[in-house]
Amino acid sequence: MEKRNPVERIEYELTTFIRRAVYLDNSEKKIGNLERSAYLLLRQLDEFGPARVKELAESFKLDISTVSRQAAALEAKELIIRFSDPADGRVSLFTVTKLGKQKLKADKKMRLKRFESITGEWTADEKESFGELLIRLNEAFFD
Amino acid sequence: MEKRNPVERIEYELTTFIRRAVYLDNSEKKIGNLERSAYLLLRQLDEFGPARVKELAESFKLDISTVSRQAAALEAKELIIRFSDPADGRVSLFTVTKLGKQKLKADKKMRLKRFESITGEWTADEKESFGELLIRLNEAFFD
DNA sequence: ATATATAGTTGTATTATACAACTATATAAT
DNA sequence: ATTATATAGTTGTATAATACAACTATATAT
Repeated sequence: MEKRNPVERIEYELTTFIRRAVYLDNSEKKIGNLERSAYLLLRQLDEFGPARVKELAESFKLDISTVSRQAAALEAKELIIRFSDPADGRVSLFTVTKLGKQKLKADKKMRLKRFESITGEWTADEKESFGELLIRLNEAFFD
Repeated sequence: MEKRNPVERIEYELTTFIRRAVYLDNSEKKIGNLERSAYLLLRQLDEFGPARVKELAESFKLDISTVSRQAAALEAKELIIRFSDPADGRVSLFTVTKLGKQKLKADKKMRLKRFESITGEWTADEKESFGELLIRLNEAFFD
């Protein structure tokens, strides 16, 4: 796949990556045991603390109804718990349970292992730089 | 988002990227006018030449029935045409039409423009290196 | 006190997908 | 050669993730 210029290469490789990553997520070969949506939701709550459905929906760019169902599913599995906002009776807040933290940790470990192995041959500089550029990419890609 | 090490950062940023890229693809804000699946299919045929349904399915890691429908849809829009393999009557081969090439070109142009703007501030070295690392990532990520 | 706005849930429709059943053709086995 | 098996593709069906719409409960503004 001879790409004429770096940007073309980046576009090509990123779209390919997305196509395949989505496949992997839906397949048996997916990393870890949590659904991608569950992983992201747990991670978000774990890193940023308790949040309401609306907040989560905004940060994932999903409809509030979709996140409401995702959260209900995680709640049923006792990976998160719901509590109400004393200041606003409409709001449902969620936080990660002990069990949720365990599952998240285990899952993250598997994912990191995968990434460690993928980048095993990379130099420290390459890893560093790739991570930094990804951050910039994410910032620039999404207003 | 202080990530303790580069690999963790890479994992975090890539999962975030996928989540958002999938959203963008499904939204009005998507780049270009073609569905992501249509873009990938046209691009594949354009770059690698005529292919049968099975080949395409394998390369996208999708079920043959899924690709059969995608191809039928593009055929109906006259972006690709079907022809038969003289050596095997079961096979449907597809190739991109003039119209398909036009659409693909236009779409690619828009996508590249987007990527040009995103990476506008990057140095040539950064673009180069990022592209290279993405290639390696893709190779390593998917057996 | 009443009207309007917001947070969340649940119902419904759409879409992308995989798997299963089937048809047509090709290849292998006897 | 005939028959059995394998393969390519299509079409039917089920499932899952999603958005949007209708609704309920609560909050805020008039």
